[in-house]
Amino acid sequence: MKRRRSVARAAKTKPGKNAAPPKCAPKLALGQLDRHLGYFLRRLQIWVFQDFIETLRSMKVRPAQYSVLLLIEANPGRSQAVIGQTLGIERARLARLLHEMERRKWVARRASGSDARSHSLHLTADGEKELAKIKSLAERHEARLADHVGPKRHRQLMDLLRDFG
Amino acid sequence: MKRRRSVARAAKTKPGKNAAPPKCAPKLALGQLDRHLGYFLRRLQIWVFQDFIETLRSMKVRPAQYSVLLLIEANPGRSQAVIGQTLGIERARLARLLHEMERRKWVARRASGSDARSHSLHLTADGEKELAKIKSLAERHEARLADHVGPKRHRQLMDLLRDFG
DNA sequence: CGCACTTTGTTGTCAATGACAACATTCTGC
DNA sequence: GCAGAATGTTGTCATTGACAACAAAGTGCG
Repeated sequence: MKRRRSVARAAKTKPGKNAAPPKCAPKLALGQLDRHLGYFLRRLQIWVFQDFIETLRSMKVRPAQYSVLLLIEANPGRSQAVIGQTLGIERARLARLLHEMERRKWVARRASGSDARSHSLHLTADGEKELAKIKSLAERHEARLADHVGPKRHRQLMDLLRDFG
Repeated sequence: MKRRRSVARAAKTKPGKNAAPPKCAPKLALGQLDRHLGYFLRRLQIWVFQDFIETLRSMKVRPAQYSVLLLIEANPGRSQAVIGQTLGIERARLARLLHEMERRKWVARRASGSDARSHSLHLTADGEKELAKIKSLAERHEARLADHVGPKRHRQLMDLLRDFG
């Protein structure tokens, strides 16, 4: 199916308001897909991330940043290497994440006394203040997640996955 | 911490063999992180995808492609729109995925009788043959996953997530 | 019928992310 | 002291998600 390419790109698509109601989900067979844990894991994980990002949009915080902030809060003074290993974030990526958080004055990198190569990571006073707001929003997200999957299932999943990790 | 930039980039980093054994995991406190289902969900999901990709590396099949192949197999003749909606894959991305699978002669797009806009998706004979191999590898992956999380937990997670979806 | 609007598939583009390489600096083990 | 490892930094590339704009075709309504 070849279609012509046009050069002019000017006409805006303005949404009208006499649209038909959206069609229901067509309910296809999943086939072998429903024997794969990874498939369901990923579906739920996508929902979780999207809700998290939406909930924390006002703070402009993404899941990776949030996890780094929490880990610095719980383990002040540690190095980038240790934080990255714990979260599974690669060195290069963490360096850039911290660069951004330092620019926002949420995180301070101090020289480590014991190792001149590494940085000792701390939250600034600003960072702690912002993190309090962020955690409050994150709790709201978690509540919505519990509501989405059902409180009982939420508890069960949490127990299963936490024990495993 | 400013560091000089150099221009010459020639010296290779050759790994030696008198390295110290890798340090053990430093076991940091997770703080609030361990109250978030999304965190554990994501950790496991990353493991799953990496193992899947590694297991199917020889076939050069990634999770998204695999899910599309399975869905076409289970629902031959459906349109791209329906497949994409079911899997949560955006139209544009699915078009490019299918372009690749068509190039590999695994998938055929036929004209739909009822709607000249849409394509009717089918596996080719080649596609079915390859998919058989792919499914066999995918089962091996799933077995490894069950071993990783524990067979009992694997069953429980599967039940919880499948019922929910 | 004509018209407005939607739907489907396509391509272009951008941002976020993961992965990896190369580097300066510093540490460690011998 | 030295080779090699570790740490943090920057550069680059591939994949992915998201969105916009488009042509072609369907839908509903006057």
